[in-house]
Amino acid sequence: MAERGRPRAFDKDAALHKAMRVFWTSGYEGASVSELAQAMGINKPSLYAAFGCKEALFREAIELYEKEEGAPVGAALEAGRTARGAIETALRVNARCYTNPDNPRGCMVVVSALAGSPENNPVCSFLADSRRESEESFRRRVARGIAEGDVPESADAGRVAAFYATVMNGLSIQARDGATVDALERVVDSAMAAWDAIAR
Amino acid sequence: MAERGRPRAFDKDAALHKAMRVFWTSGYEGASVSELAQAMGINKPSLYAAFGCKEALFREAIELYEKEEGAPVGAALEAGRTARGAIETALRVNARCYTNPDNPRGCMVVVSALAGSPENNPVCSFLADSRRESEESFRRRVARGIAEGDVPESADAGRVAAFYATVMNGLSIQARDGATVDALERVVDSAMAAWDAIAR
DNA sequence: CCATTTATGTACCGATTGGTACGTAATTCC
DNA sequence: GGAATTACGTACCAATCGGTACATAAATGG
Repeated sequence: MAERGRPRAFDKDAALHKAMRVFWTSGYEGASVSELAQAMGINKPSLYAAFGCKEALFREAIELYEKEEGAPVGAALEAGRTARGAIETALRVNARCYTNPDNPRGCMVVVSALAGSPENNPVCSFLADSRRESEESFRRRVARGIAEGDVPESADAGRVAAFYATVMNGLSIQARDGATVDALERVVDSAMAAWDAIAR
Repeated sequence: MAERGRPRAFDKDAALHKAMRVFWTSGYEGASVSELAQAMGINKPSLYAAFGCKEALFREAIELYEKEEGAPVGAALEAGRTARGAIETALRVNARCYTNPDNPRGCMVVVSALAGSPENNPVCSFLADSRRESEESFRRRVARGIAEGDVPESADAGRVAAFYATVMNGLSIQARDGATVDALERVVDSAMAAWDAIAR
């Protein structure tokens, strides 16, 4: 079962973590392959052998991000006993992630490739897909709330989801602009204070 | 009063408009000087002679953006008879700008350099300053509303501003992700429905 | 021990990056 | 009609971009 050739001399997962942070900090285009390799502690040929190309490395980094930072949000969304509580927790988890002093600021899916040169368009739309999927998961949670009776039947799940997704995305910009956790928490307070006016 | 040497053969303002659109579409790093020059209909030496360097051109482009797309928002903010109405109009003007089919999507100040390579950090923080200034103008408008009596004295102007700035920034992401004008308008509806719960 | 397989570091690839040197064309001042 | 001044297009710069050829090292299978 053991691998055949010479064993890899670096920890691929650890290297991917390093790459994730570089992309998260500098963005897809702002992170050069040389810079990435250096941060990962390997040479470029090792990077290419292990990950294929810059874009593939980025996609793996985003997958890792979604597993480590996104999954807890998804879990909170499922675990919440009401749609309102679930979405509130999701926002608060994100607010803390976006301002965690151990992390680059903001959501990696938002900050790392909002715009880019035409040839990198696939990267931008890949991230856009991911963001739309987040909004869709909000919508599903609200719809479930309607089905379970904790959200009025008359509520428009798509509209509620679009509003909270907008706030969530906005939190990334605020975080990049230096907003503190407390400031983001207050924004979440405000957003949640609107619930009854929106989900009715 | 006439100029001394050979007259410039191109319309500097028209060229700047073209550059603005390229930066708005592709971002600061995603727009190459060659691409910019081509879109502007001039050669690179003319670009450098007229604008100095890439970063200076970008700053002029942002100034132009703020004059043409930002100023109407500022005007709406001043003109509104109440803080609530003023902020609502500001958001709606932005929602239309961000989804205008004649424009690239989203706010240029948000989308064109959220992250970037370390050496372009000045560009990112220049834009962050601009965004913070927008939030500050929201805050001043709410404070004026308190002074004029259309907002309760107990309201926290900074908190109200932070919330609506977050929504406004979030609108840019939604627009980039393909949201329609109507969708953004509904988000603004939701945000404004929260007013009484927030500014109290 | 030897063939096979995979990873490693060095040294390189063509293309593109932001930016310029330079000779020439077009204008104003005197 | 010069001299001075400014803009023009061509052709170029070093540096970096994403990516790779290649010789060598380290492992497994027989």
